[in-house]
Amino acid sequence: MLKMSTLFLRTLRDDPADAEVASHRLLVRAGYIRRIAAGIYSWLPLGVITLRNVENVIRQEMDKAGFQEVHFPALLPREAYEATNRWEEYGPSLFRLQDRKGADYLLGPTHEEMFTLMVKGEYSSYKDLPLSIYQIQTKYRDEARPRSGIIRGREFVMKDSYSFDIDEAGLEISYQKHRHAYVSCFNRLGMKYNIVKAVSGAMGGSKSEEFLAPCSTGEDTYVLCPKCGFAANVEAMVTKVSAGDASATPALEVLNTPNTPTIDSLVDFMNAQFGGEYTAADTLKNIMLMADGKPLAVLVPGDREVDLKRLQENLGGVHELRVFEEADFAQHPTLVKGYIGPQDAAKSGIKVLADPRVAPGTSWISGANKKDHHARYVVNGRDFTPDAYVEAAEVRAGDSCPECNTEIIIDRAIEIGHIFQLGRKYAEALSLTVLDHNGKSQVVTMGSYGIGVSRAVAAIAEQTSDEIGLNWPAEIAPAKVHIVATGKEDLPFDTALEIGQKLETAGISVMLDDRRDASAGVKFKDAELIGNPIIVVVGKALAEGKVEVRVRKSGDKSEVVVADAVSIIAKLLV
RNA sequence: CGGGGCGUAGCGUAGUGGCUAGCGCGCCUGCUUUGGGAGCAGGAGAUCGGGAGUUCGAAUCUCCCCGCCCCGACCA
Repeated sequence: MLKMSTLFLRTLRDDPADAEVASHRLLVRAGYIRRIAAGIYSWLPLGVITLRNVENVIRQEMDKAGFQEVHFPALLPREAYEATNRWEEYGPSLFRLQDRKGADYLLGPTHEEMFTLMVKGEYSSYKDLPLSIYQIQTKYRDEARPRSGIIRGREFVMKDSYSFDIDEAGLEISYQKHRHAYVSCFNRLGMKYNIVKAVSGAMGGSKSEEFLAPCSTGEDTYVLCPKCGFAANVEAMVTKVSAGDASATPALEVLNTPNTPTIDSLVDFMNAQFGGEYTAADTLKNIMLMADGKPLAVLVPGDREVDLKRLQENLGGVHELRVFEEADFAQHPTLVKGYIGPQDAAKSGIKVLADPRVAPGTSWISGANKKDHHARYVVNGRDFTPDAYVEAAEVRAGDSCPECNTEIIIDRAIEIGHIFQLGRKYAEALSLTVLDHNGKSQVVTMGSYGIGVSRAVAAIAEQTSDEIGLNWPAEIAPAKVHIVATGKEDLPFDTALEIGQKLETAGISVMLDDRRDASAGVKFKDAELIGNPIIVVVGKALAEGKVEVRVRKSGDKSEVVVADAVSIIAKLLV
């Protein structure tokens, strides 16, 4: 039983000045965490209990799925990360250090290498597979910008699992098992979440989904179809556009359009000239980019920006992507800034990619590759042909769902889990092979699966807290019942203790506010701030042999006779 | 890394060249109080983020450094 009279806890009456998001503010105020440095927090007793509760839910679900827990050090030697090139690739986000002999070490940002080597060290036959192992470990990433308290820290707790299979079919099964285990975890944790299609990005591999907890303070943006439930990371959003019919479109016409280097100025000019109803959406934006030092033209409708992050993810394998700078234009004198069109791309030898919205058969106003000139009736497939199509334009609310055509909405969320079909990248780099049934050596195929454990604490706080404090689901609250004893007589305190003991005997965890010197108001405020699901007040009603039972979430209150308290509380918690 | 803001006691803050750095919460002592962050009285607690400078005099002005928060870039 947690007794407030001795609990190592000091709640704060004021919001901390350096916290903005609810989870950060309340976890500090309620005495769960304290900041040590940017993105680095210590956990006080209430915080530790809550974190452990989340860990245990995850651990139980992992074990139930047949995954086995192992544990690695956070402090790791450089070699393994050298083999996969991540010592370099991870860049400044990797915490590196040296031992007394000058040997390089790192604080593990994620453990693919170590798990791969662990399996390599023990197993060498296909008969040993499939295998899934996991750990709950402190990870270190020197984030460029830690933020929102515990949501993005530089030190954080993560549950990471890895699956090992002989072939793709096995990987798919392991992946689905993890997916199911994750669903069970997050359901038990009482979280709202969406499973969202993602692009695998830097991790390599093919299939990948994210578990996103919707929340206004989240840093991830995703699209959601309100009708069919389709959900995707904006990077993974697919644009479905049918081909246009250009058979009746007049021949390409070059126009003198003085001083129209921007889309706005061009639209104004066209409308003034032709009295038409031209909009930015009728123009073709030809954006010049540098992809790892090579020029690249990307076509998007004039009313949309290029989403560089989305484009880069969909290009795959491009490390540095940026827009053309003056120096780049100087290198390519045939490109007339503000008046570029795809019509002459073949001559310049620059690769032209088009967003799917620039569909075959569609007609556009585009640059004429000549200062102060544009062209209209520029038809894709007739007047130019893109080398390839790639998702490049920004995604907007109201765009069409690729599954059912309904207008999608855009929402923010915290990423709480991510599951990947990694494939053979790490197994290959570290030579993790097993013999197949023919005695032939096969590279193992892997999956990697993460849950941000400490982040989940924050995400749950974000989703459940209200104006007056935290408000935990029963499974992870520091205690299921918070008993407040009021008054100055011994009776309420003795009764409160008795009820607490009976609850604990019944397997229900209890926090007891047995402080003699604190006023009732202080105790109520603290109980609400701390956020245990049931609050029992032992005080005034005792005159009639009753105690008050409050449900933190709903605010419902009822008075029950002391003898029935335990059974009634037990029912409320089911 | 770019932009913005901030740094005064455990927490929240006032103080823009001049007396002993002020207030609230919290903490300690005593008395009163005890169902919605109690009252009175007394008390402890601050190298004003650090350093250098300007000045008779610096929390306050100047320069350098450090740290923190927010937006963006980045981010398994």
